[in-house]
Amino acid sequence: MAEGMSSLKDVAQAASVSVPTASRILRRKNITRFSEDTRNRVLEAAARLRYRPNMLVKGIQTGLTHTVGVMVPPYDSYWSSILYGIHDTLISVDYVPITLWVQHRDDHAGIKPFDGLEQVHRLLDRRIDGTILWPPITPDYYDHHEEFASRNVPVVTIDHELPSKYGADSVTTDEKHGAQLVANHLLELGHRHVAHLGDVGLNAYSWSQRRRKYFEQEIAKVAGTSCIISERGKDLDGVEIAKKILTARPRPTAVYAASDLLTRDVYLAAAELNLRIPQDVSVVGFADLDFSPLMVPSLTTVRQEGYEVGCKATQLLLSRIQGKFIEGGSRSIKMDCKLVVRDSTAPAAQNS
Amino acid sequence: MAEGMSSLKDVAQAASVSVPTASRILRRKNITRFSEDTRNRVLEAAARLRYRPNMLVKGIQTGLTHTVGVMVPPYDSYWSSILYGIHDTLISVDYVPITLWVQHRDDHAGIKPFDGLEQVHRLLDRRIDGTILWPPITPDYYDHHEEFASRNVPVVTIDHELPSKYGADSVTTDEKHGAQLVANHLLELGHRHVAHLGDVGLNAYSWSQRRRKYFEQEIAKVAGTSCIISERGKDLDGVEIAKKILTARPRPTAVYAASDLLTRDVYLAAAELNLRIPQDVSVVGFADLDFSPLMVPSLTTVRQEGYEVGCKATQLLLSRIQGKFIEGGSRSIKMDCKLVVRDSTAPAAQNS
DNA sequence: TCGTATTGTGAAAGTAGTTGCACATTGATT
DNA sequence: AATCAATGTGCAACTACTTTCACAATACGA
Repeated sequence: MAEGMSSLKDVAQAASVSVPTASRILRRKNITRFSEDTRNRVLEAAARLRYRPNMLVKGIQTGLTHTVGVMVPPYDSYWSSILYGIHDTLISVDYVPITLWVQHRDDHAGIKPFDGLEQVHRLLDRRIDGTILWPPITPDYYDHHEEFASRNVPVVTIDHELPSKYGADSVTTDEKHGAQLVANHLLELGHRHVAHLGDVGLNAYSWSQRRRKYFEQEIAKVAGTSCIISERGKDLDGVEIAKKILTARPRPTAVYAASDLLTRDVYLAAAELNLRIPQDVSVVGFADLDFSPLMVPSLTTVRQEGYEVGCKATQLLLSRIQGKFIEGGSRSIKMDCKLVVRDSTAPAAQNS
Repeated sequence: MAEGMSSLKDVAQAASVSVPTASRILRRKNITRFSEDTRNRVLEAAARLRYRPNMLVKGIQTGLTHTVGVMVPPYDSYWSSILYGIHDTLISVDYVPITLWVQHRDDHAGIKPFDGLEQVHRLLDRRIDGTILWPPITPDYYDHHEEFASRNVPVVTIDHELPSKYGADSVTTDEKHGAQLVANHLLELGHRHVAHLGDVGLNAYSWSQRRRKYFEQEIAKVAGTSCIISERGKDLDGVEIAKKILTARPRPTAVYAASDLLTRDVYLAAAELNLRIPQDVSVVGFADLDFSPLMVPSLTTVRQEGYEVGCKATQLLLSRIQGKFIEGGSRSIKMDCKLVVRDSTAPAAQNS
C-alpha cells in the first residue's frame, strides 16, 4: 500500500494548492468558490496520481467505516446464499463485509479451533459499523455478545434470537409454519407413525429445538399418531441413530430430519435395512440444499430462501447503523418457507 | 461504534495519566520505567472501559491494515474450500479478509451486475495490504489489475496467470498432470473414442484452455483414437451439446467434462438417449465438488484441494506483504491434483 | 552541597483528511 | 474615497494513536 498510494497532500502539491482546497474540490464542497482553473488543476492531478480517498481517516473522523462484520458457521449452500444476499445488499450502499468463521468445518491438521472472543475483537478493532452473526452455542457465548452490546455496535442474528437485553435484531425461519407444512404433508399421505431426527446440540440451537417441538405438536393434534424423537450425538453416528429409528416398533413410515445433511444418514440406514424410499419410508429434510434435488430419490424438503434472509438481515442492520431505527426494542423477522415435494415422500404403506 | 467505544484518551483520563503513558503501558513499551501503581491504574482502567486499540489509526500510521481483499467468482464447494484456506491462514497471523464477488451466481431481480472497477476501489479505499483474486475474463479487465499494480499492492491470482508485467504471483492447478490422469485412466479402460466438453468462455479462461489442450494431446499420443471437442455456449443448452456428443459417429465411449457441474448435463443427456453410465458411456469430471460422490452413479473426477490452494495463495501474499519476498519476478505455484475413481467410469464396451 | 544518574511522566509532532474561520483581493455601491 | 459584498484560498484545530524528545523529581556519590 504505502509507496504506491498517493495522498491528498501529493495531489495538492501537484496542483499547487493547499490540502484543504484539494479536499474541498474533490469532495465537491463549496466548489463554486473556486476558479475553474484551480478546479481543473486539482481534478487532473488527482486523476493522474490515481488518488483514492483513505477510508481509514474517514473512519476515525466520522466513526463510520462502511464495513460490517459477518460471523458465519461452516458453509452449506444455504449459508452461501445468505452471504450472497448480505454482500449484494451491502455493496448497493457501498458497504463491505469482513467475513469470519466461528467454527471449523473439518478438522484441518495443525489449525487450532478459533477463539470466538478473538474473532469478535478482530472485528471491533477494525471498528466495523455493525455485525451480522450466527450466534454459536448459547450461554457460553453470552460474553461475546456483551462485547458488541456494551459498545453499542448493532447486531443482527440469523437463525437464533438472543436474550432481549442485548437489543439485537434477528432473522429466523418461521419454524411453526415449516412444521405445519411437513406435518400436514405427511399426515395427508396417511403417515401415522413418524420420527424426527435432530442434530447435535438439539438444546443448544433454538431453531433446532423449535423445529422439533412444533413438529411434535402438529403431529400430536391428530389422534392415533406417534412421534419418535432422536438426536444425532457428537459421538453417535447418524447412521446408527437412523437405524435405531427405522427398527423401532411400530416402525415409523416417515422420518423428518432437521437438516438435509441428516437425510444422508437416513438414506444410508434405509439401504442397509433394505427399506426402500419412499415405498417403505418417506424422508423429509429441511433447507433444500444444493445437493437435495440430486439425491436418489430426490429429496422432499422445506426450502429456506437464504438470499432473502441475507438481504433482510442486512437491511435491519443498515437501518440501525444509519439511525433510521432507534427504538430500544429488538425486531425479529420470521422468514417464510415452503415445502418442495420431490420423490422421497409417498403415501404410507398399508402393511406397515 | 461511536458512543460505546472508549478511546485511549478515555483510558488515560480514567487512570489520571497522560495519553502517551497509557499508550506505552498498553503497548508494553518501556514498561519498566513506570511505577507499578501507574501500570495497574492504566491496566485496570483499560479493562473496565473495555478499551480496544483502533486499527484504523495504526493503518494510517504504519500503512498496514492487516486486511486483505479477496475477489471471488460465484461459489461452488471448491471455492468455499479455498475461502476456508484463505481465512484460516490469515487468521493465524491476525489478518482478516474482505471478500467481494466479481460476478453474480444467478440473476437476482433488481440487482445490477457489479462494476469490477468499483469493487477494486472498495478494497483500495480501505487500504487493504494485498489482494487474492480470481481474475475475471482476460484483456477487458487488465485496467483493473493496473489499479493494483500501479499502487504496488501485491496480488496473488488463483486459476489464472496474469501477464508478467503486473508482477502478480499465482496458484494454479497442474493441468498437465490432471489431463494425464484422466487420459491414462480412460485409455487403460480401453476407451479410444472420447470427447471433451468445455464450459462457456473456453477461450477466456486459461485453465479451461489448458484443460482441453493437454487432454487432447494425451489422447493423441495413442494411435487410433479420436477426441471430440465441444463447448457449452452461453445460449446453447449443455444437455443439447451433450446429446450431440453422444450421438456422434463413432459414438464416444467416454466424456470428460471440464467441470463437475457440466457432468450433470452429460448424465441427463445420457438418460434421455437411454445410454447407461458407465456401461455405455464413462463420464469424468473435474474438481470433485461436494455433490460428486452423491451423484448416481457416483462421479469419477479429478480432485483439487481447495483448502491447500487457499493456504498457499495466502502464504504467497503474506510473504509479499511482509517483505520476505521482494524480487521483481512473479512466482507461480502449480498445485497437484489426483484422480478419484468412482462408479461413472468402466471399461469401454466392446460392441460400440 | 553540588553534580550526575536514575526514574517517571508529559509535550509536541506526525499519520490523512475535513471543516470552521480568517484574510486578502477585487468589484460594485454609496 | 470609503464601505460593503463577493470571490478565492489557506491556517489551525480536530479525529486516535505512536513515538521522539525533553524535563522534573528524587537518589546517590564525591
